[in-house]
Amino acid sequence: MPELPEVEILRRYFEEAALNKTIENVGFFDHLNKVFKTPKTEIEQALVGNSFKSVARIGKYLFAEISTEKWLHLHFGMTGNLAIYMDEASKPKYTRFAMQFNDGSTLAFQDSRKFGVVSIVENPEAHQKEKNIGVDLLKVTPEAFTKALQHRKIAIKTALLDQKHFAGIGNWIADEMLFNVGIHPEKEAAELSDKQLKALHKEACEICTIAIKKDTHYGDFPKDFFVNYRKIDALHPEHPNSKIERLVVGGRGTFIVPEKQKL
DNA sequence: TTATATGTTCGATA
DNA sequence: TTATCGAACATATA
Repeated sequence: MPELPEVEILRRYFEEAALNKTIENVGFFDHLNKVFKTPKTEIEQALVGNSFKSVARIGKYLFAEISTEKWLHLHFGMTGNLAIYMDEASKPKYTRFAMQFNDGSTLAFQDSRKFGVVSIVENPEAHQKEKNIGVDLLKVTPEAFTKALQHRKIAIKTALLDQKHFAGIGNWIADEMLFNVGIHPEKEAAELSDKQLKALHKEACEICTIAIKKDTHYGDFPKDFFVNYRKIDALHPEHPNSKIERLVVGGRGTFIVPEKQKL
């Protein structure tokens, strides 16, 4: 679920669910403690009795400002999600972390695969610097985007998924962009023209903006959106004679329309 | 049983 | 030292 648009929707959900409510208690539900990158006692201490003042996002990373100045950091890995529940019996499946508020509601962080992260950080910028995370995709200039890619001797798709120069592109968005611009995902980034790189930047921003506007409900996306055709042998309406193929690029499942995306 | 999954990190290698 | 590659992480579903 969680690329830039999905995390932006989760950011808004977090705001609605949690802002300015007192945190009465917190719960931890991962026996191996994989998702808690800060000791549980420290997370509990940072939250209980306090409230959230704001919620920020950089790329796929979410940060909620605690009234005491520190921030709760959430990353959603491959399967992370948020959900509110009102009573213990309806606790969402795969809840790993939960915060109960003074109005009786509880916000759950779900994550079946446990690739996600729950931690306490000083502030978003410090975490961004420490983890070498680039600027948010929607804020990077076309020039900086181009500069980050034009000397990379790796597959363009792999370069797009690298979060260190600009953050937010994930697997489906990368496929979506490359399809729209008509570039093969294994094309070496450095071989692309300035024009192509600028086009990729524009596509990335447009895809994210539309996906956010549609609340990331794929079914509501424009009918030419590639994400809804990412299946072997499917046919995109604009290419009725070119069956969609699956490759593995940089270890990630990758879908292309061979007729439009050639090496 | 095998393959796949919307992400990141770390060790090996060049 | 820097860039790149590929395996690993933990779990669910088809």
